[in-house]
Amino acid sequence: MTEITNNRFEHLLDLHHLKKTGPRLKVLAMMSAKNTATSQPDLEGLMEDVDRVTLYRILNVFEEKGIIHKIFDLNGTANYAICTSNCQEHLHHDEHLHFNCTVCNKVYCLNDLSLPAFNLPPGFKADGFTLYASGTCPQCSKK
Amino acid sequence: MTEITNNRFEHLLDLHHLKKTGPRLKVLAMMSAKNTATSQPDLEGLMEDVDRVTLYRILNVFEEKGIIHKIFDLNGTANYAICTSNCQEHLHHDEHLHFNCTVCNKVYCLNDLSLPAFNLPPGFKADGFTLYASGTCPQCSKK
DNA sequence: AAATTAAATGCATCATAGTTGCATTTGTGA
DNA sequence: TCACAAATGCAACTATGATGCATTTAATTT
Ligand SMILES: [Mn+2]
Ligand SMILES: [Mn+2]
Ligand SMILES: [Zn+2]
Ligand SMILES: [Zn+2]
Repeated sequence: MTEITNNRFEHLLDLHHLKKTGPRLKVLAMMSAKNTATSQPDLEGLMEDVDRVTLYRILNVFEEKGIIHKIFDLNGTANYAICTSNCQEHLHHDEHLHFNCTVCNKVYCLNDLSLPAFNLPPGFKADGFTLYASGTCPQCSKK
Repeated sequence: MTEITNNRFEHLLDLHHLKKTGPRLKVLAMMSAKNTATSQPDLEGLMEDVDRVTLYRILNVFEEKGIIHKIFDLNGTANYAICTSNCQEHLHHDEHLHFNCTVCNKVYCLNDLSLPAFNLPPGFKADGFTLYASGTCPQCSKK
């Protein structure tokens, strides 16, 4: 983790009027170090020194502010990923494909893959979409 | 619940080599009486006389056999719906839209709405898809 | 119809995810 | 450096889900 990256996170916390604390910066560092979403159990393991409750509160406030978004995998486990952009308080735009590998269980945010258009039956008014795919990821396909 | 409907469920259990028991028939009756998916907590409330563990085991075996499928709502709560067709042991085809109302929290299986085509990045091999939408359902829109 | 047996249920117990209240600590702005 | 709101830690609690084992029951066989 570079100095510049760390500054970016401090700036991000400033933007949302959140105090720049050790646990919060660590959560952001852990999540940004990977190219997949991080599960709550994994995160809890990585944050040994931090209280479980504190972690839950950090994840909740980050999600509310639009810093991270939450994805449930095939087992219903909560996974978190840093939002790329355009997300604000109580208004997420994570309308991209979420790929859940059935071998390694990783969740990929495929941000570049925007959703194809489709129409809803009468009466339904949608304000958010997510497309899920399950299968084998590149790493697991190779073996 | 008609005699014919009940016979249909008994036949369904026969098909999958499952014993026709009270709790199992009751689960099927409860789920088929609604036009939306049923959450595990709701189901637990409806099945007062049946042990919690028995309910979990019924839901698991029904899902394995392809009788029902599991949908996690926006809160990560498990919801279950009877499969329409084409589902078999360990191979579900619930590749339709799941609409989660943010007001009443109901989950609708919009079976008729099949997914538009799209392509995955190289290396990803998908074998299952689900499209989620959240917003306001017809009932909740009216008010 | 009675006996047999594998399958299903119930009960006790445990594990993990997530929440709430409250005391203590700490970051930040004055 | 002081004051205070914000954040953390700790204890306790709820809910979801799983596992082991004894008991019951549906379905088959005699
Ligand atoms: Mn995502
Ligand atoms: Mn469905
Ligand atoms: Zn994988
Ligand atoms: Zn609704």
